[in-house]
Amino acid sequence: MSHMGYRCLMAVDREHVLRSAAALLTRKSTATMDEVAKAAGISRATLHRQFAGRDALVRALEALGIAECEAALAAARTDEGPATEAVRRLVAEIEPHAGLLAFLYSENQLFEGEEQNEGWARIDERVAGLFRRGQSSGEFRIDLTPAWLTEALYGLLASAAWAVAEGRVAPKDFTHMIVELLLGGVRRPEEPAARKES
Amino acid sequence: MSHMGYRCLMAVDREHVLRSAAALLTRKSTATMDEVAKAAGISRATLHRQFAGRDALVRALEALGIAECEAALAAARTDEGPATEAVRRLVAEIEPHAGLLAFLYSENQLFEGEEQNEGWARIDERVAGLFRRGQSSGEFRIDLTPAWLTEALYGLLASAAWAVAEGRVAPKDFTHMIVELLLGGVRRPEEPAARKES
DNA sequence: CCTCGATGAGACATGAATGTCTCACATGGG
DNA sequence: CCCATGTGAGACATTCATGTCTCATCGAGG
Repeated sequence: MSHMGYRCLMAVDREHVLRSAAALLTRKSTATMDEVAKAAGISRATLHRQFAGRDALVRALEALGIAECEAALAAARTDEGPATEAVRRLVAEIEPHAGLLAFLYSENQLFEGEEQNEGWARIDERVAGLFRRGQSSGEFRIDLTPAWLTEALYGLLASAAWAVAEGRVAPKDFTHMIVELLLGGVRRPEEPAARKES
Repeated sequence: MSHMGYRCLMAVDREHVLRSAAALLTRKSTATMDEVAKAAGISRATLHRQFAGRDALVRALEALGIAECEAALAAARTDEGPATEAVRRLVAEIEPHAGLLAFLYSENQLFEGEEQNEGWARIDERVAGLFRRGQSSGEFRIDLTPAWLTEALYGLLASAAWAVAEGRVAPKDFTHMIVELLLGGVRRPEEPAARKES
C-alpha cells in the first residue's frame, strides 16, 4: 500500500477525528487544539498534519454539518406529503446532529463580515422553501415569514440540544418537544372537538 | 467634591461603560478589552480601573442582564391576567434587552461547571412559573414541560435578536414573531369558525 | 496659583494558544 | 533484514489578549 494506502488511512482517521472534535466542541466550544487531539486519541502534531489549524478544523466541521443537514433534508423528503409531516421528519433526521449544529450556529456569529459558506444559504433556502410550501398549501399560517420560521427552527434546535446536554429535558423528548412547539405552539387548542392526531 | 464626588462620577460612568459594552458585545462577542474601551470612549486603563478584568466586566453585564430581566418580569406583571397576555407583555418588555440576553446566553455555556449566578435560577423559576400557571388555568397545553418552554423562549429570543441584527427580519416584528410562534405555533388553526382575537 | 485626583497614553511582563520544527520509535512492506 | 512512512513527544518562536505599571496632562477646588 505504498501508492494509495495513505489515502484510505487518512480518510478513515480524518472521519474519526472529525467526529471526536464535533463531540467535544459540542460540549466545550472553546476546547484547545490539544484537547481536541486528546479527545481523538491522537497527538497534536498528527491533528495539525490533518488540519492546517484550528480554522481549518472548524471549516471541516462546518462542511460536515452542512453535509449532514443536506443528508437530513434529503432523508426527510421535504418535498413530499404534508408540510407538517415533512417538518416532523426533518427535525427527527436532524436530531442526532443538533449538538454540532448548535456549535456551528454560535460559531457562525464570529465570522462577522467574512464570507459565509454558501452551503448554509442553500440549506436556509430549502428549509424556508418547506415553510413556504406549507403556507401555500394552507397548512401553515402566513403571518410569519419563512425566513423567521427558519431562524426559529435553528434556535429551537440549539436550545433543545443545550437543554438536553444540561440535563434539563429528557433526550427522548427532543423531537417531540421541538416539533410540537414549532407546529402547534404552547396555546391549547380551543375546540374540544375530536382530534385524530396525538 | 473631594469626599464623595468620586462616587457619583464613577456611578454614571460605570453605567455608560456597561451600556456601551453591552451594545458592542451583542454584536461582537469576542471584542477585546481595548475595543470595549474605545466603544465606551475611554482608555483601556480607565476601563480596567472600573472593572478588574474581562471576567469582572462580564459578571457586571450578567448582573445588568439579570436586573433587566427581573425588571421586565415585574413590569409585565406575569402574575396577573391571562397567562397568554402575560407572555405577550413579558416578551415586549424583554425585547429591548434581547441582544444582551443573547450574548449572556451564549456566554453562559462557557461557564461550564463553575458556579452559575443564582439570579438566572430565580428568573428561570419565575418564567417557568408563568408557563405552569398557563397550564393550570387551561390556557396552555400540558404535554410540554415548563422547563422546556422556558428554554425555548430563551432560544427564540436569541434567534430573533440575531436575525434582527443580521437584517433578516424587521425589528418592528420582533415581539409579534416570537409571541405568535410561541403561543400559536406555525400550524394554521383548523376551524374556520369566527375568531375574536387577532 | 497651587494641588489633588482622575484620566489617557503607552511601555512592559505574563500567560495561553497556536504554528513550526526536529527527533526517536515502531510498524509494515519490499 | 532494512527501509520508508506515519506517528508521538516535545522544544521553540510567535502572536495576541490581558494585567500591571509609570508618567504626563488636564480640570476642578481650595
